[in-house]
Amino acid sequence: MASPRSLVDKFCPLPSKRERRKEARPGELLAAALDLFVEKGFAATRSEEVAVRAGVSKGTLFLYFPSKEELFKAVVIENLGGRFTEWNAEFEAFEGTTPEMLRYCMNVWWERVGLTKASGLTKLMMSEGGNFPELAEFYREQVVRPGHDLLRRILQRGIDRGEFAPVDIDHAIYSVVAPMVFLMLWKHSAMVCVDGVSTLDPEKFIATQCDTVLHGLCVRPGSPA
Amino acid sequence: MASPRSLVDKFCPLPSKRERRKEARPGELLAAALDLFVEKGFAATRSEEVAVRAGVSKGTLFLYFPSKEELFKAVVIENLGGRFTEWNAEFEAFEGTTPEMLRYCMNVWWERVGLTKASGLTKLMMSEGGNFPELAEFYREQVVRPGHDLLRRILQRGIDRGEFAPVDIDHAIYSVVAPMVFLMLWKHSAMVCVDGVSTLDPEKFIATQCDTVLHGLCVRPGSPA
Amino acid sequence: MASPRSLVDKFCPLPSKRERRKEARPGELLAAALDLFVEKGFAATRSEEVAVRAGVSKGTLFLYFPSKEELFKAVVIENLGGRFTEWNAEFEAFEGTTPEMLRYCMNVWWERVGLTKASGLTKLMMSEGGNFPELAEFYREQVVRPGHDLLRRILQRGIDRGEFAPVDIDHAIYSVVAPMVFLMLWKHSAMVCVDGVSTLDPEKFIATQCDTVLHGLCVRPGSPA
Amino acid sequence: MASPRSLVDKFCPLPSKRERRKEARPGELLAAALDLFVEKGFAATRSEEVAVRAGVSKGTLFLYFPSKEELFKAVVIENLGGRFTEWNAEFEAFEGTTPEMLRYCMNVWWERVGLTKASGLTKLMMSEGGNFPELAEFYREQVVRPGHDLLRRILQRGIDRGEFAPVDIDHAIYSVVAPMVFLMLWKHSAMVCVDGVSTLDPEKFIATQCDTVLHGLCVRPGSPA
DNA sequence: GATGAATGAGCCTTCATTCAT
DNA sequence: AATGAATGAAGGCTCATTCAT
Repeated sequence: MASPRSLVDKFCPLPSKRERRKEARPGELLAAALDLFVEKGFAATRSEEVAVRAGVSKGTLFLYFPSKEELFKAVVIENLGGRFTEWNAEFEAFEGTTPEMLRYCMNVWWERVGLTKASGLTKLMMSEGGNFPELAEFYREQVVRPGHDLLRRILQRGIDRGEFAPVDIDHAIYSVVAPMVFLMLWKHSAMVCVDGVSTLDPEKFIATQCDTVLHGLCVRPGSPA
Repeated sequence: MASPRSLVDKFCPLPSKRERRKEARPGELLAAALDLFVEKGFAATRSEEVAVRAGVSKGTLFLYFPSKEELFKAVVIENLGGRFTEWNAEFEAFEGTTPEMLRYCMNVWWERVGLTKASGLTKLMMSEGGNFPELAEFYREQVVRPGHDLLRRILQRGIDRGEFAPVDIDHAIYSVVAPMVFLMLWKHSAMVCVDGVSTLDPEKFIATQCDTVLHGLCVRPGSPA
Repeated sequence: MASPRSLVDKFCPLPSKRERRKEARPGELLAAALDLFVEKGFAATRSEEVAVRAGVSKGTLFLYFPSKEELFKAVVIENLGGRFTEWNAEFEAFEGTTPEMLRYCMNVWWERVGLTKASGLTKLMMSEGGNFPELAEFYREQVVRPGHDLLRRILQRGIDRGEFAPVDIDHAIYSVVAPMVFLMLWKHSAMVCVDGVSTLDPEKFIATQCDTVLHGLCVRPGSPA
Repeated sequence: MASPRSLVDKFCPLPSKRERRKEARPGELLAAALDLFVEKGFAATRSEEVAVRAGVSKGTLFLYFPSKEELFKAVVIENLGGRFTEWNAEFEAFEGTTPEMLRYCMNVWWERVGLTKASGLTKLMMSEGGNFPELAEFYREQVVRPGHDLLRRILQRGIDRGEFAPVDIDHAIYSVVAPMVFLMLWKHSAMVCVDGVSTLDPEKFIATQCDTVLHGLCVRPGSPA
């Protein structure tokens, strides 16, 4: 009688080792690229390094991504740009007050981006964007604009529901974005620390900044969130 | 007999036009280097560009600075590291209350560094420090440590005079530094702006952060500065 | 007892669709290779392109031809080298006068080679032969020598039969070959045409050159062919 | 008293060895490039080879020519394109009959181009033009068009002076160009020779073709030139 | 047999640095 | 002191060929 194993093999054939590699490859390359781009920057990362860290040869990288720039774009999409549909959906489904929503938004961003390597991409673009205009444009389109749009809708919701004062939304967006960007920069800059000691507590910082922002936005100061 | 002129020449020799240029050379090179390093980053700035912008030839640059790294160090000293003696002296001479002193310190930093190109050096080190460990170490030694030392002395003075609560000084330093670093990064990152619109008002931002910090430091909250 | 069908299968096995494809494979590859070699040259044609145009994968190409060079040799044999037995046979069977024979020979060459893509191989060898000595040697052996041999026999026949003057045959060969080579080069060189206009009429050109050659060869000038 | 030598040195300072190299460099590089392009083709010639043959390093080549394509263009200008002003001037000054002029033109072309390495450039463009459209366009503009223009003027002169029948000039141009192009191709194609023996006599070939052309052009056949 | 993922040698180009003048 | 011609190591990318499936 056939063993359970062989039944599985017959009806649910596992991909061969090679096939498994092939399907995993783009992900491995993107992961290696994220690591290295965040660690060394775009220009200073050599294509071959990315390949080697992903466990393949130079040529293989170019089998999956036609150039270093396209590789970078894919990394941006994978880690930031491609996740806005999900985030936007969460926003549409949110049912609490808008101050709660904003606080949730900032916390979630910190957890899902700020704390991860993806935050290094923002720092990278701020550093090297000027030297790679096409990448900068791509990043603005895929990350900055969707992010601002999401915040704009949140702020507009607060105003529409009478929770926020009718402030200048474009201005208010930066009040929200600024501390988050700051944290991402801070996190990726060993520079600011002497002896490796950083005494900034991100969660507390976020909470404080959130209070400040809501304090400024809410119609009845003193009762945010 | 010597003419009056020759006497002057002997004892108070005015540099000839050529000599004056010669002495100005390093300054012009440092200025050009600061411009370009801030604009494009350390790695992306080509030595020849610096020379050309300074109006000299590639060879001349290496006559004054033995390598691009040494040039960068000189730029750091010229614009940041070398000015701490002056700033420390101002601190020693300051006679007001310590909260006033701290506020003065932050405002002065913004005027003399934040607003100038020198602020780009901080952003640069945060971006590229990881790729150039020797430069990073140099910057920490010449800029970060003296800066922290100065702040430490200010905070200690406040505590010693009973103006500040006896907080953890190392921690408090970052509360002061963080907004300044943030502003420098912000200023040099076109990236964060969509459509070129940035709505952050640095002076107001500084003032607010200063209030917050003092609020946290002062023994009698509500009466800072 | 074997069914009628199986008898047929045994003695006149029709290739299955798969088998037919298998046997056609080299032909499709050779056709694709001819196209591309002629269009872009040997070095500039990528193996994968050939495979793709033939509708197979890169690996399959190397299954049939161990290298790009061998593929090229096969193309040469298929289109030029391998046809000399047939052409030689026609020569042996020809019964007219030798001037008629020569004129026929040139016309036939133009129809069967000059007008077809195969003519591009000659141009290709003239262009790239120097960079691929082994291919050049192969081409000389398989195409140039048999061609010259055929012409030599024709010229010799004319002399033997008293139709041609006893000229230096090796020299005369080139008089015949030159215009044909010229036409093949011309045809594959868009370069010589300004505004895409080429005003050379190949058939007329051949006829003229043939007249000229025969004029020089025939014992009684004025009565060629 | 100063020796004659020192006088020369004083008033006609010879360039230093380095300066002499510098001025000679572009020419040496162009010569090396012409050699190699003609010998191996454009694509198959490696930049470094050109540099080495010119006695310099890889980097130096790019000091004088920003890319391989620009180097090639410079070679074309130097050897073909840039000489049309001179050739056009000769044409303007020519005082004989137009048939004489045409014959002179073909002979001179053979001496100054056909016999030299420059003729290899024509063969090269015919071979690789399709793979390098920008170079092809450049060559057409700089060489083909001026060449045709010159011939057009000659033919027009003959027609205007009643020496040539009023033929279709564009068509006639090719009758003149064809044998010259053919010779250039022939010369650079070892391929057509078995055992290295080519029995084509270029001068005689040119003369014959010239006769043929003039025979077709002249109003009174039989009295060309 | 057929596939196509993987390899790595090779090529064009850049740029910090050197050094003869 | 000043110049700028020269160098050569390094990096992005291509493509013929191999081989596990």
